[in-house]
Amino acid sequence: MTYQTKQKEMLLEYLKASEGNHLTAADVCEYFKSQGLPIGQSTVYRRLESLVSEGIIKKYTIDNQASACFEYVGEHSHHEGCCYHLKCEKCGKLFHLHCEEIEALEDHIVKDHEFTIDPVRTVFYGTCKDCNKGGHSHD
Amino acid sequence: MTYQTKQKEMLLEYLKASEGNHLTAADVCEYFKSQGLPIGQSTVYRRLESLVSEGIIKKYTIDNQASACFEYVGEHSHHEGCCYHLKCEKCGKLFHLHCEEIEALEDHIVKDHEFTIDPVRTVFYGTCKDCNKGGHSHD
DNA sequence: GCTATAATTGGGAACGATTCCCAAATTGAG
DNA sequence: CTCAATTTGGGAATCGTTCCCAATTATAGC
Repeated sequence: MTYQTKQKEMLLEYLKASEGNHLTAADVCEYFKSQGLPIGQSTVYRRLESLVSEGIIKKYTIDNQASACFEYVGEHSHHEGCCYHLKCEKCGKLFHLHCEEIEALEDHIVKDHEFTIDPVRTVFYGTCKDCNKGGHSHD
Repeated sequence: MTYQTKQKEMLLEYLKASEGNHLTAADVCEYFKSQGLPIGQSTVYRRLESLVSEGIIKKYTIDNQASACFEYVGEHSHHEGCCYHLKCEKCGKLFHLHCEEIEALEDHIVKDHEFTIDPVRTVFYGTCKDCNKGGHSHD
């Protein structure tokens, strides 16, 4: 059996309100601390993980050994085919990618390489428009 | 000025001999320890990073918060367009991917999304043929 | 409303990969 | 051979995350 707690409720509410953002576990902890309603980090990690397995949020492991990001997708999970991410290695910005071409590649890989891609986990690293222009790194 | 040391030499030799493998920093440390020729881990990390920036090895950040992998590509760097990786989330196997379709996608993303992909850093996560068949996880 | 018990919480220790610090060792130019 | 510059390596530190476990809380049944 599963019990309803303040923490679960607050966390879900916050995530929902942050729809469209990428939050790390640390972001979440800080937020509640700043509100004077701290939630233990164990709990934050635990809840985040279970929301992921319930499909209510998505977990993106954007950078190696940097913190994972969580993104609210909703309890309804309307458009399942959530998008890929492009991560600029120079400025660190994150872009969303959904287009026919990537779907075509997915199909090709399934058919010809017999490998099913998981868009949620897959991130393309590279250099974005702005950083390509300037050529300078703004880490 | 840069000094030539035993450690640099041994490391490069080992990496060269391991061409085709994916080695972690820990693998490298263990190897030298097992040979009775331990190299401090600071040195291993340091050398690995500089070989990466010299382009002699490639660094793959396969799993989030798991160790990075290094792969020898040679001092000549013959075929620059080294391939992408497919990583099976179930069995953990790593596959290489190079085909026209992925290059087509690269082109599309450069042209239409104005983002230059870095193949070395980009890993597709998903499920491989065998794991798709069985349906069971072998973590 | 009270109790018992099962689930949840949270603090801190543990962990694994990596980075940092710095004194000791090594390199190579002169 | 000497000496300055570079490199090494051990251990502490860091960062994200997981684990452990005692204290707290939620809910079903009374």
